[in-house]
Amino acid sequence: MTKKNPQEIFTKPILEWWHKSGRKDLPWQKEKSLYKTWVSEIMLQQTQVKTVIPYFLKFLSDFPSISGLANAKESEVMSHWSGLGYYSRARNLHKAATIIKKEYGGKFPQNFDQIVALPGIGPSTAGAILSLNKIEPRPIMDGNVKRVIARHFYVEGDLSKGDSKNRIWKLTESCIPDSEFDVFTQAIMDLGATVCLPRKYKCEQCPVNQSCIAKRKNMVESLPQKKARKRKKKTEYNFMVIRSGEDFLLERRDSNGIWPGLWSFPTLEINEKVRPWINSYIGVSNSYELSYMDPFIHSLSHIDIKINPIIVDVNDYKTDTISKDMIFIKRQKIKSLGISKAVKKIIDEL
DNA sequence: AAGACGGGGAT
DNA sequence: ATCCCAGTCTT
Repeated sequence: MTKKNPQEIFTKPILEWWHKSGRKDLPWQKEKSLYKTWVSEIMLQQTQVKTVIPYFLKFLSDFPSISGLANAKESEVMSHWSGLGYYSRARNLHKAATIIKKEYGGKFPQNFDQIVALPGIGPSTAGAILSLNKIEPRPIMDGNVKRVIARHFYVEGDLSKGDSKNRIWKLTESCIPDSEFDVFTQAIMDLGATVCLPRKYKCEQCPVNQSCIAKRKNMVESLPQKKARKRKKKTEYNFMVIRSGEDFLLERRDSNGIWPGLWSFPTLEINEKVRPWINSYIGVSNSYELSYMDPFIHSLSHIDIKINPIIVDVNDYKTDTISKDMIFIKRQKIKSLGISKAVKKIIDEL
């Protein structure tokens, strides 16, 4: 049996399908630019389109250009990421903008090696930026593409490593057309996002269902191979909500670990005694009143955090302990900081 | 190669 | 509950 050219059996039907049924009105597709593609690709890492859209619109409205982003303060960029998650993306985005300003005169580089060297940009995102802007045919290797290729060409194994990883990249490269490679890059993602879905796949709508090996073998459901899930860890924190009227005390978190560099309530390990901590923190001579919010579970992909918010109402807080990484701030101004969903939830409920 | 890194949508 | 999302970086 001779192998048919993937361009004929796979690429062509998908291109035709896209012109009829592909997505063409996403915010970052209008007046496309390297900058818009870059920002959107970063936001879309592990994040759904629907979630990204409002963040993208606000971000582009406030940082309309690379130089504008480079000139902004990091804290201002972080506040635009509040609630979106994976906050190193924001820090890297800002850092990369300053690099582009300094090294490339504010113009986004068009060379793959230069792009992939920027912080926060890996091989998939670099390829997407070049391909979608019709600069160079490069594969994007996101969850959609992995699923479509793995099913159609029947690629088994964990696609993130070893032989399977190599195969999926080579196969995808062999499918990219010479001319409409920008359309193809968008099209194969759209196919994965709207037809070749993880579970409720719609093979009857698929332009390449005749040649799909997984479908012929009745193995669509089992591809791509899902990685074994680790058992989620659990942990528990006390969030110390130090309040004086409408003012809240916030601390900047460490640059490592969860919510790196974001503003948050002082956080105690569960084994740390609360009252001694308060006494040493606000001064043993100051009076305060304790109250408690209902604990809640903040669930992340790799850990479940039980959070106990402990409200400490103080009359007057001595602001001489305020430092660069600690602020006493009005409720209404908190949204101008980079904060996590957990902090936002607590503030909103008080 | 494995783990860390957020939060939410869909089922 | 569980899977998975336009992945990258660190260890």
